[in-house]
Amino acid sequence: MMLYSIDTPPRYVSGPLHIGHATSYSQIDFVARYKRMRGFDVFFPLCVDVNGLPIEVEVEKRYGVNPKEVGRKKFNELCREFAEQNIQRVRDQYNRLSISMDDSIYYRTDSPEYRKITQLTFIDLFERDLVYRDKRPVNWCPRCATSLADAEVEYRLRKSGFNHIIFKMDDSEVIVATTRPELIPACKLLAYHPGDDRYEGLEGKTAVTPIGDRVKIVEDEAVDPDFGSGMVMICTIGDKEDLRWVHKYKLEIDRAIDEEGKMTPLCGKYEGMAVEKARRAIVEDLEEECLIVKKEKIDQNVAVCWRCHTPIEYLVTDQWFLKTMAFKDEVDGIADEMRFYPDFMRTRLKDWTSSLEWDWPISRMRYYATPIPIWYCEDCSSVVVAKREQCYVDPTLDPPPVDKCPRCGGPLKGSDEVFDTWMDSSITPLVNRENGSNYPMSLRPQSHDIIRTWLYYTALRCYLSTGQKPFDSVMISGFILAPDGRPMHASWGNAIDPIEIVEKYGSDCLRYFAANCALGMDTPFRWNDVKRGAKFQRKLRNVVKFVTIAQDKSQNGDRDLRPADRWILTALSKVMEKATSYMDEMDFQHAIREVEDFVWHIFADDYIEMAKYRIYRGDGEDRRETESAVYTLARIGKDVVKMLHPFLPSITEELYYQLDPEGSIISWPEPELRDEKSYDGGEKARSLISGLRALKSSMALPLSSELSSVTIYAGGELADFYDEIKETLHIRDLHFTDAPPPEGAERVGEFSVLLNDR
RNA sequence: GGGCCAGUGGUCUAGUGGUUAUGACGUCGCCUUUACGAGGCGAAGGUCGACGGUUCAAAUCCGUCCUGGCCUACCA
Repeated sequence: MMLYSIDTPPRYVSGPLHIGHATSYSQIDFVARYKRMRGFDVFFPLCVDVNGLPIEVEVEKRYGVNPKEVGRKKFNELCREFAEQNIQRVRDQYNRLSISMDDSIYYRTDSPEYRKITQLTFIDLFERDLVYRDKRPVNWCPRCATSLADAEVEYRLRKSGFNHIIFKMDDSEVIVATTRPELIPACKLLAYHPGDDRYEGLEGKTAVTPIGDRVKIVEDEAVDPDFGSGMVMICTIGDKEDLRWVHKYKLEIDRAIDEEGKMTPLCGKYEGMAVEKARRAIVEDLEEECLIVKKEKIDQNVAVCWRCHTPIEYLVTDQWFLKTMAFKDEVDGIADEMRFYPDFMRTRLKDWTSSLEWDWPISRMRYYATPIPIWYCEDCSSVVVAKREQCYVDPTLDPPPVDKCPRCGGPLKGSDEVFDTWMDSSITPLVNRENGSNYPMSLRPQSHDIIRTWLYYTALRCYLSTGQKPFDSVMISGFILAPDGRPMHASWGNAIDPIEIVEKYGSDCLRYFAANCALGMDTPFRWNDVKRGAKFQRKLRNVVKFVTIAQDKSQNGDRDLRPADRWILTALSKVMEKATSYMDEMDFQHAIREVEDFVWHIFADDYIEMAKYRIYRGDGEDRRETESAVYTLARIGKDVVKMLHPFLPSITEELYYQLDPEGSIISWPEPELRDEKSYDGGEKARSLISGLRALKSSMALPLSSELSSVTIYAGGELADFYDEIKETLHIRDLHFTDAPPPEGAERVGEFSVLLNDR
């Protein structure tokens, strides 16, 4: 059997599922169920992610513990316990949403089996020289006391104080505007734009910072003469632009701020102060000395930690890096090899890849994550990597592969660093391969916010491991916003719990909403769609009830299809073809709409009405015609229920059983017949009949009332549907004629009709 | 600043060159049809964001702009 593999997003279990998760997992489930019906063996693992900062931060908050105080081991136990509670809850929620993940394929990212694979891939990269350890500037969160990758940095708009400060020169002074006066102790240079005539001739001269350091003045194109005073102080290191200057002017890096966000001894009397406090203190001092000529507030996008929103610093530290810059073209090529649903999401990945400027720092100074399988020599700092057969290994607990440093014989100490959790998350296709998946996997479903992380890192890591793309297709779901169009927040009171919907309307109605959300788009939650789902289910239930009533009238099954039957069966074939191709394109919205419209407005409104006379008439009439109607009703009932099954699994299973207790819903239906002639006739008959029903309605006649005589000016065109027209509209005498319609004939669709008894 | 997506009746929505622009919700009117009154039938309601262009023909293609969302970058 062909395998269709889905790289289930391992749910991060820091809390319960919200409606956005419920929606996107429903959409994944549509694919899984559809592919099973198409005969694929579907690989759809149940999995959860637990590694990393969010759970650590939650545990710190909830238990009021500090990992440094309680120790690594105890802290990790607390994290594991906390995760455990949430895993159970999330599994229950999956069940209540009818998500058909296979719990015989289960993984969690903190298991030794999973982490072992992370470590093995690292050892491989280490041996191939694709990772390296270096002292260089990285994003640093002072609160979490760890390095961060660019992908873990967010920006927040903030009002910042902008201080115009006097720097004295031998016989004059210059004004420097800065938002970060606390970095003055690390000031290395002043710079102005070459064309700025206010500062002409200052190049090469020296100014004195307010704390007494002498710094050189240079000209630099990158300075914006219109911003601030046009004179910039270059510190080591305030932001990314500083980094470029550090590189350009080969500046020696001073550290004004340490790993915990406190000022270093370099800062003299400010040593030990937190950054913000030091900033206020130095501004006060400078004001006292009358060195501040102007203070203003400006809007500033401040880089913050994605998890705790603390402003990040750029610190020079020893970190492990993965050589990502060398593989930008390869990842770009992989983006082109994968199909994207919707296609424009490919651009997001390519834009991100091409915008990268640094290698990926993969080491973190945290706890609840995969340990880096490395020991360092305490004497010469040599690196000893774990042997493959040792993994999973925790160097803070387990012995190194060799007793002492192979180079100098010094003692070895296990690294207490862990990996960026994306090192774990980015190998899900490799882990799935271990669990029976094919590779490349068929589908990666995920949301658009983690294209720069999960998708990018997976493409990169899997390429480095296999030389191939990780997926054939990528399906990107959007976010679900509150009904008011804003993101849902408990504190705004606009959050909707998916379980609330399930309890009120059932999981199928929530899934009906999910089916109507376009991929890649953010959709406000719509109660209307849920209610519409409930109405549609009611309709479906009643349609099936009618079909089963008809089935009860069946005797020998001996049949002779009328043109009306051939018309609706042909219409069904067309619907099937469309629905199938929509499903293949992951276009759930159109697929369900196609089937829904057919069920409601063609099958129920028209065919069932046309077939009723054959179902309800007495035994003396043509049995074979009645059997044909029963057959057709049952065939269409079963097939539409099947086509709706990926979306509405609960009700369709129940209804299918009523229609076909011996059969099974598990196969996707195939077209039975195509008869274009009957189809065209049927379409004409149905528009005529519904037009005449509307006409009766507009004359305030009950639909069951009898019309004594009706003439239709259509010649033989509708002859095949004579009985349907006569019986459905309760016409005693029906005539077709080629004659031109007289004055007073009603126009019904493309035909003229004369109601003779009016 | 760059990129992507979107802008259609009161609200939401379908619709990538061709008759009177789709449907849902809401509103109003009518109807006990042996599946369904939590239904059926019908009505009102739209300068398809703005302007310009291409075309016999534009909601649809092109250009410019406006508005909103997301991504990305970022001025010390």
